[in-house]
Amino acid sequence: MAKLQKSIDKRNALVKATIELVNNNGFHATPMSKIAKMANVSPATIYLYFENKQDLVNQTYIDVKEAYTRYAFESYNDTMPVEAGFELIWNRIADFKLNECENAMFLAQCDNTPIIDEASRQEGIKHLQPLLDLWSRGKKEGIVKPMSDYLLYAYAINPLSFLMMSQKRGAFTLDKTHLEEAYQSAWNSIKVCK
Amino acid sequence: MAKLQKSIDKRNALVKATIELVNNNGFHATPMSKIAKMANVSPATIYLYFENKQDLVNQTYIDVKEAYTRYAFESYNDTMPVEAGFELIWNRIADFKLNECENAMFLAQCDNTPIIDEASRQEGIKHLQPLLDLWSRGKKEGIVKPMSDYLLYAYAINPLSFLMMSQKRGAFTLDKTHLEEAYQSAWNSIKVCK
DNA sequence: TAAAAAAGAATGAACGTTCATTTTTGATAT
DNA sequence: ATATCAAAAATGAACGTTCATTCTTTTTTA
Repeated sequence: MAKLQKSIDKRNALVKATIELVNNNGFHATPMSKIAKMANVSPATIYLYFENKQDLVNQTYIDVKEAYTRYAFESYNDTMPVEAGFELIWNRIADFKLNECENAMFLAQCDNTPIIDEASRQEGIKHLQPLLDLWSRGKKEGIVKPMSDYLLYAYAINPLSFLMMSQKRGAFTLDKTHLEEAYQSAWNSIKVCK
Repeated sequence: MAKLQKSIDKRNALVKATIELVNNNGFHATPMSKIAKMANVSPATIYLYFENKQDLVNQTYIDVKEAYTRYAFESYNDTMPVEAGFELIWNRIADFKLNECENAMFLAQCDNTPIIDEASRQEGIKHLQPLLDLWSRGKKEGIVKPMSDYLLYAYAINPLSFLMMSQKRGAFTLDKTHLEEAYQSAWNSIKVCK
């Protein structure tokens, strides 16, 4: 009898190539043939691992979204005080956007275009729950403004995406000072002012 | 002799169709033939108004970016006090993102993908100068934090893009209360805390 | 009436996907 | 250990379609 498993390395190489090519050329200028070439694989092989191009990009999105949230919550646990917990998560997310900016750019592109299926989008959003729980706790304790989670995310987290894109375009460079200022702005925008 | 001008209406119809189709289907699934059909024009006619597809999307981007800044600064003038001026501009931008969300969505997509030429991107950024001047004045007066303009934009303005996209996806609805909270968060994140 | 504007059909290239074939794999028999 | 073998994995070429763009002809304009 023959073996049963396809190479996980090959799958990951395809996902990685997709990220790199879509980042640099956009989805519309990323043919399967180029993805195959970059992953050192025949175009036909892609269809052993993915149903079609849409499935490939959906799965890539979910992969990256999972990597993002895994990174964000790595050393967090829900017994930490609210402010310390937020600072920890915020810094992890900032690190991710700056150090793994290939991944972060891909998410920014997917989150602002219709290239991802709605179902995959929903799937990707799930893993953010610990942050929403933290905010819920912060609201109960009167530390975090009693606002919609969308508003909290928009002001506390999303600006990092804009800064990452600006930096990637070479417009400016985020140094340590900028990052401290950014954290203060993030916290100021969601904390209850006394 | 014959007339000298091509129909500006036809050009605008093409730009409008481009925005609508790219918003709904993405650039990769927006063929010239569909754009032509939506604008009630032959595909060949597009090439009387635009060099090629790239030129069409570049010009569309610049058109929309100009509409955005024209709207933002309509009733602003640089003799206004800093805080009042900021509040005015912020509210205009919020209005634009909510009422002209076809335009705003298109910008969000362009600003996070490589579908626009770098030259057109630079062109589009120019018209934001009045806001940067206002901030510069605010910094001199000790009202606005002495931060990079990128950080100020990231926290004061960009969150509105995220909120607009979330609303467009049907995830939640921005009402008047949300908007007031959003303004407070924006102002808190860039004002000097006393 | 002559030139500009517009049109529809045509063109050639590029794309996603499939097909027919070859290569690799690892359990089994020797 | 080694040879065998059938199924899985991988491939390059091929297919049918779609696309951006151009060509030729018709219509509109002043």
